[in-house]
Amino acid sequence: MFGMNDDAVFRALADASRRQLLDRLYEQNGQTLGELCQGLEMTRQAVAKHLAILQEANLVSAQRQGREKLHFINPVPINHIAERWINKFERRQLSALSALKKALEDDSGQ
Amino acid sequence: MFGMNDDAVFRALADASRRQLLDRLYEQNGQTLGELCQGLEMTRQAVAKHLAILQEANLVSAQRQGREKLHFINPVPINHIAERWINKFERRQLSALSALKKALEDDSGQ
DNA sequence: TTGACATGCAACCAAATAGTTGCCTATAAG
DNA sequence: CTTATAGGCAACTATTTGGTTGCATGTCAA
Repeated sequence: MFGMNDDAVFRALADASRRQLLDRLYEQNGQTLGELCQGLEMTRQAVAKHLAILQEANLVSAQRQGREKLHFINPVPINHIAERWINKFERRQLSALSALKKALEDDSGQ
Repeated sequence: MFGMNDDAVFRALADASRRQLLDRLYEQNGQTLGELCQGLEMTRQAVAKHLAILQEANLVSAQRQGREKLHFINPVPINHIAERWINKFERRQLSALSALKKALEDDSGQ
């Protein structure tokens, strides 16, 4: 459908710096490369490479505006692997979880 | 608490062979190294290394039984990153998701 | 137009990764 | 006891990865 390459997404998420960049974009979307560099102990070029990898995985999209480049987070691929892959392993726990919830509600009178 | 090292989990999940091993253990838990090797185009040693990485990330536990070693999947770390990390990015989508679906239905393509 | 600023591009480097081969150890079976 | 089977360990290799430096390009502002 889109660039739904699970492998690229998993590989992109494997690096702590890239997850941090996603966290930052989550806090404030649409940041420039320069802004995303601030406070990180990396060169601008390194950050640019990480952002390129995130873009290849479709986790980030960018658009140039004048001499700046704005970066936007795209949660769709994360949602996709959550649905197609992660939930599968959670399912086993879900039944236990709902039982627990119910037990807590019943017990505390909500 | 446990070996709740998010980074190790993400890195372990980054490799397609390791995800395949998890899939296989999900289908049938408690397999031996030899069983897990079958059908894979890798040496036994390579598979053993992957399993070691999965164990370091606490995604798999193993126990020796006679001359065999049984491997068991542990869904807790996956659940953990789903709760602490992935759901965060999904939350934003929840409201946008229905709108997106509708948009895709109306205007399929881009 | 000139300079400062934001980003792009390419070559290079060290370390990590994924895989191999070769050999050793331990257990089960004949 | 001997042999086949299941796995462990270590050295080595090629490729990928994460990062750097240096320089080029494009755009805004004075």
